[in-house]
Amino acid sequence: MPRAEFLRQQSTHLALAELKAACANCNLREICLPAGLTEQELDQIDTLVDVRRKVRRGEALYRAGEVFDAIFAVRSGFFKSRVTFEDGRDQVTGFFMGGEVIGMDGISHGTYNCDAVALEDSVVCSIPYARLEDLAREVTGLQRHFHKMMSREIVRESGVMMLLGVMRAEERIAAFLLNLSQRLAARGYSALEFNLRMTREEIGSYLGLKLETVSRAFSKFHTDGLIKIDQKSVRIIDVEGLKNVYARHVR
Amino acid sequence: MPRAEFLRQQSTHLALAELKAACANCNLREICLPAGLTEQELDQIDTLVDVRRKVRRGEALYRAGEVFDAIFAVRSGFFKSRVTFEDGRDQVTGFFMGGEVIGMDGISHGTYNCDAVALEDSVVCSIPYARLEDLAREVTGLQRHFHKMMSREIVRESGVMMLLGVMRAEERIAAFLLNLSQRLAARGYSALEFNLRMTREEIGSYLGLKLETVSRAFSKFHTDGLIKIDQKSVRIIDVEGLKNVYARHVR
DNA sequence: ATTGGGTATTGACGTGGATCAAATGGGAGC
DNA sequence: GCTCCCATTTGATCCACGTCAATACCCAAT
Repeated sequence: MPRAEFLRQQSTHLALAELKAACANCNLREICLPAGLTEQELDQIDTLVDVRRKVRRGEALYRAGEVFDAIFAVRSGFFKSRVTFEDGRDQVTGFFMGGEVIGMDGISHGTYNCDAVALEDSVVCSIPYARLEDLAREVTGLQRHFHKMMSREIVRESGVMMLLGVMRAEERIAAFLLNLSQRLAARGYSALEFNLRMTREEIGSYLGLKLETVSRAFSKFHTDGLIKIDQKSVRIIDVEGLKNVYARHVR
Repeated sequence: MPRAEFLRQQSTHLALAELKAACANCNLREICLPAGLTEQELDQIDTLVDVRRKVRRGEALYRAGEVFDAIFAVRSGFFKSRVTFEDGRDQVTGFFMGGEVIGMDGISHGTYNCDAVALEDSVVCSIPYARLEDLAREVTGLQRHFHKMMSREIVRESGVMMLLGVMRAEERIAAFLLNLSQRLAARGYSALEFNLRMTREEIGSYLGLKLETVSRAFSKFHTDGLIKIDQKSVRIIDVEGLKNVYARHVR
């Protein structure tokens, strides 16, 4: 049995009792799927979240080709999404942290389009799509916010296309660090000091670069006094300097 | 007055009378927003399309930053979407033809995230988002299909990220040609002979390449007997050969 | 404490595609 | 039909990043 498959079977489903009105009591509700719902609407969606599921580091929450039936909100932990090309080459298409929703790529064909892999031990809230569809018809705020989340994913991906299409290596990496920083800050973590959950290779795959290029850029930023970096630990010293790496681009 | 603004004001709105049950009579209904709706549902959505709007070649249907209030289905013609970076660099994020829906990027922030520019004289169906929201609550098939369209856009963009992140220049261009071919075929046009609506520069921008590289790849494919290309006119000679440009990638 | 395998850093070198440049072609506007 | 401007092609050269390689590092398992 492949290790990932073994791990999957070990995943424990948390007790349903814990989940009553899961969203109403969740500290991520302001940035997660129920964002913007009224108190009353929050009560209406207390059957939205089916179950929480643990996903261990390295395990796939879902894989490309599996039948789609739910989207997932990251409760804690960290994920990457990844698409694999026919010849085996693959590309990381995103990194996801608490409050972010993944799996919406599965709606179009009824099967997931990518793999979602946990980069650390994680917990997700499973949201059956059929139930979401039903509730969205009754709870206007939920419908609106779900549409926003899908749209936000479209916008996010356009941003990545921009990274990949027009930015140079150091610009991509500066943008990547600033984006991580800003998302961590929105969750109450330090914007200036954090640990990378992913390897240089995964960062490179996401940014269309090789791991050596990522490593060299980190070293350069370190030398230039923009950041301090030691393995996975990052400290941003000069936010403006980092922004200038790409904003000041002249050609 | 800027030229684009002038052109926009010249756009004529087609008579409302023509639009009664616009979708039910539209030859694109099988691939457009109402795809999969029952006859009865088709009748229910006859107020969905607000108005058709002509957009002349070079004119913007909408621009990044404008207030979002509608999505658009391409009725005829051809569009590109484009995002512009703060320093003026821009990237083409997609090309859109009849039956495809654009503008969904606007839902997340309430303003459009990109420009949509007509590459030839075009006509779009304007679908007010507020009305779509309301109808989606009543017409299950519409809700489902709208979600699919958003999801399809997410999947499409992951595909482009793959192009940009891992494929080499000639692979990107082969994939681009095959994708165009397949979409034209789905609309009843010839899969093997068509005219490009966009310039080499626009293709390059979409694929993260320079126009010279695009031109050279076309010339190479021509020399290799995979296509015949003369200016905008393309004829695919060897579909399998074109697929092999990327499927046979070994490293 | 030791070992081993995955991860990261750094240097040397190669190359795919960018850049620069020049010539040709074609279509929109007069 | 003429003109001008923009699109395209093609060649020559450059360089950012990939590739290859060697070493160092970290942590998990023993």
